[in-house]
Amino acid sequence: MAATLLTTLTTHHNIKPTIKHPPETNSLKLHKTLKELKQHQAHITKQGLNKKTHSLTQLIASCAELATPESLNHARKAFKLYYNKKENAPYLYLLNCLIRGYAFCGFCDESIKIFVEMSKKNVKFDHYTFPFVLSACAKKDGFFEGIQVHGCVVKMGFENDVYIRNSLIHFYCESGEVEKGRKVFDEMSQRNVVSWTSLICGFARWGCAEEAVSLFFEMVENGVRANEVTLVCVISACGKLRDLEMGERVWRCIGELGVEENAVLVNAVVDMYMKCGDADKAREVFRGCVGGDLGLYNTILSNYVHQGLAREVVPVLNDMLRQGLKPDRITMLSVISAAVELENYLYGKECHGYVLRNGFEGCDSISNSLINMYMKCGKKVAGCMIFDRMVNKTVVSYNSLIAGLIRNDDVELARKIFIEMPETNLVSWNTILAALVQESLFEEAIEHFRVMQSKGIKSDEVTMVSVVSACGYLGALALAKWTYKYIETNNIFCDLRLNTALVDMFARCGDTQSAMLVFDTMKERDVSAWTAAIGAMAVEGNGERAVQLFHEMIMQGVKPDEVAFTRVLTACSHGGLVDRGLSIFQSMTENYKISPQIVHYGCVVDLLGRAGLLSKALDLIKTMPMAPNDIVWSAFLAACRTHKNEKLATYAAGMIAKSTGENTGVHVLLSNIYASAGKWTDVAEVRLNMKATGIKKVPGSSSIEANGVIHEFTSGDQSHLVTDLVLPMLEEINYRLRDVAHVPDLKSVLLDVDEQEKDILLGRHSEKLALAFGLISTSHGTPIRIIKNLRMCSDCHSYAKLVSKMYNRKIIIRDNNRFHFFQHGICSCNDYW
DNA sequence: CTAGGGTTAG
Repeated sequence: MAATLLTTLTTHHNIKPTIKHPPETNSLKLHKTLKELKQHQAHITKQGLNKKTHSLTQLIASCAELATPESLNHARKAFKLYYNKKENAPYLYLLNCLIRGYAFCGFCDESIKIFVEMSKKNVKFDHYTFPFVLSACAKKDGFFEGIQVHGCVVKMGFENDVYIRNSLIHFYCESGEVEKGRKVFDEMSQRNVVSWTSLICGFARWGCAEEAVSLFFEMVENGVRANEVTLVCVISACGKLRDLEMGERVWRCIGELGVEENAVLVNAVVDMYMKCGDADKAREVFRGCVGGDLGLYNTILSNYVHQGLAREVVPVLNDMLRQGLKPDRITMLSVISAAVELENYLYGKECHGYVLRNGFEGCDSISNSLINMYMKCGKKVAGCMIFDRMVNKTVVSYNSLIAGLIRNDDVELARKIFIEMPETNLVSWNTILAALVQESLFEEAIEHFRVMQSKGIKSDEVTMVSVVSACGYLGALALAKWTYKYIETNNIFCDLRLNTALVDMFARCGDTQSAMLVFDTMKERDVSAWTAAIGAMAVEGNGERAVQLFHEMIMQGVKPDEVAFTRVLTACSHGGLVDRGLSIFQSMTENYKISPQIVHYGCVVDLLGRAGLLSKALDLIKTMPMAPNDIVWSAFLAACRTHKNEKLATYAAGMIAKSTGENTGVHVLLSNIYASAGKWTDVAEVRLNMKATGIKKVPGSSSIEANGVIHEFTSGDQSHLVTDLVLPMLEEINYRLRDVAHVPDLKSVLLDVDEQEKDILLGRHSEKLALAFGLISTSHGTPIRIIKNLRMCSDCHSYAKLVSKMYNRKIIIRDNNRFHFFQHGICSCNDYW
């Protein structure tokens, strides 16, 4: 067991590394301890300063180079004590040492502070100062400080210094302003390999790997010789692009260029192979250099974890230990993630033990991943404890905490902490946003997104998946269209998830055309994507096309899952495709070895029922391997109603009353089938269902979007808007409908067990209120779109048909089951829903 | 003096 190996880490066979490590040019020399330096200082100062200025300078410089917090502070104190006059020759030298030292050990704020302080004193910096302070700005997103430094560079006439220019490119690229980095690059009269490499690296880092690669070839064409650093950047860009061919091509340049292989370079190659899915080749390269580099093992491990191959982590870890390599904190990050992935809590705890024994608990990222690990294992208290004990809590710590709390059903606390957090970033906002969607608080989610806008927080594709989902659930087409435009104008990358979310959103808003337009442009499609498209067709009642898509999916080698089957079966049922539905249902077990769940039986009962095959439907219910629930019975009941079989209907109603006794009639028909969207939203779906099923009687509510505002009406609403505006309109409608003899559908009231339908307030059902409001608030040519939370009752259905005719309006009502497009007195569902 | 790998959270 790996866990045991971690604990009994005793054997250290030292095998000679077969590859060289890069020269440590960037690290500072640490030959003396702070104590020794202090003793030396005492010695010098005792002898008086005058003649010993040189050695004192060296001493302070050494302290700064030691680059530990204590040594730096000591150096700074001594510096302030002895070198307060800026005319002193070593003054600037020491200043540079301090700026560099603070940046080196991560106290970038301190570096920047010294720089700012000194520039206020009009210190004349030299050309060494700027690369140091710029690297500090790049390291810790000091974007605004960096811009000021840039201004200073120009003012002081250092603009043409190649080192400074290179540092500026690096700074802009690190800050995400690659275009600004490019501008600095373009305006250089002389460039060297570092200039090119910095820019290539910048492009590769920010998702423009293609540009990075083409820049590399441009560089070669310009006769600039690449070195090993350049190759590392380009090869890792190829990995990001999953471009194996290009990666190998670049790697082959090594010989040509006479570049020596070092661990970092080999690592980049291994990483590239792993990312391109060629684990064998990666291992081959990797095995050729085993023994020396921890980083190589870390690369392999992290790739396995990220590719969902956490099981591979244990053997690799064993191998690593056999080589005498000791897991460091980066190793542990992958191993902890693997424990989470494997859902192996004991292993996770073992990792925690290892972390404690090796003094890694002070490391932020390790603590953060431990919070994550405990939270994902459902150990909320343990996760909170790690957080509480952390000395340096970062944004990531807070984000891990709130995400963990949300995962463990404490959304309230998560939101409270979010408000009180000392610092937030995009991930924090996205976390809360996703939680709001998960909790079905769609309007709050949209509001949250608006706050993000007002604070100038740049959204990414993760943000938009949540926003898009919220729009879909709200069924707000205008908002949906706006959101789609927003994605386009802001150049937000549409990955598989976002595209799928868009298809689903448009489908839910009744704009199947747009849904399919998005779907058609997708380059990559997984089951969820296909399922969303099938669902778009199902919701429209276009069974033919849905089945067609389903088969197309299979032809393309994508295996249908449970959700895909529910969707396509729903489509068959809505489209009246009995035979095809039955054969697809059969293929579930026969070809795909998926045992049908109760929802699938519900679909087939519905399918048979609609076609009037009531006895077949009843047979299926009786032979189902599980006990039929009220949803199955409701489907059957609806069929009985449509086919006017009162006897069986009464029987079904009795079974519903018996089956659960709670959500009767509320959760009509296949709402949970409709609800089961692609996997990416399944959590939200489940919540939505739980809310619907957990409450005894959900009041009917309908919403309508008018002039950018979503208005919600509930059954029997008494709000001012209703009494002042909507009711008079309703009366007018009723008056006009009397001419075409609309009689309330009492028969359906008798048959259906829905409490609401028995309501005396039948005339004030929420969809009627919304419909009346729609007639008032929208102009004549525009369709009225209404979203209803429950299944539409038959009285409202015929009411809507008549209104569409009387007022010559398109009316689109989405209930929790499907869409109804009313026009000229006819509904798209052919009264069959 | 400037550029490079493996690094946690949504």
